[in-house]
Amino acid sequence: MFFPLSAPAAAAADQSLPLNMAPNSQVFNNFHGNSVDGVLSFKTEDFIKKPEDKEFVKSGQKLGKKIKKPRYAFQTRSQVDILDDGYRWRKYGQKAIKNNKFPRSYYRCTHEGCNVKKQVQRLSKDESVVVTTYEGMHAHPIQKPTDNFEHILSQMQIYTPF
DNA sequence: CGTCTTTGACCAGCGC
DNA sequence: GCGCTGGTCAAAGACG
Repeated sequence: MFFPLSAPAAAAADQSLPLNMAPNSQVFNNFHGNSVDGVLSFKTEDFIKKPEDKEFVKSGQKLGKKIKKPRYAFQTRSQVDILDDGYRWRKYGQKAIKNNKFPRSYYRCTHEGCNVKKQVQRLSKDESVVVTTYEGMHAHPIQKPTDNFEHILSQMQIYTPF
């Protein structure tokens, strides 16, 4: 799973949902006031490198075989970069990325002990597309009241290949 | 006054 | 080793 679905959302996702919902459904058009046309694609990048894995590497693994962490990325079509998913994020960095005129923003979940991170970047190819990459999983409830985030989440699953 | 952004510095990995 | 690139830190400031 990509989000720590709270019980109601998970339950909703398990039920057979109407699959005839158009990508431009009202749900996405009112994603926290942000205008979102729909989820374009989804991919999991199985692993990324982590600095703290060095220890593991040195203790037994051959060089080059590094331990990595799973990452999950969505592409969404949105006017705005900030897709508020109900968690509280603290921005801790922004970098200009090569071959991309738009900067990438780095966010961390502000919940104590929660190490979930996300990156948000816009494609210079198509500036209406925003890529949100999540790293790690929340192991705590949503902190911010959202009108109906769980419903939105359950709908999102329809558009992912899982 | 607490919380979150901004922004340059810093650092690590990689290719040459 | 050096420079480029991407990821993070942290001080200062914005903002409610």
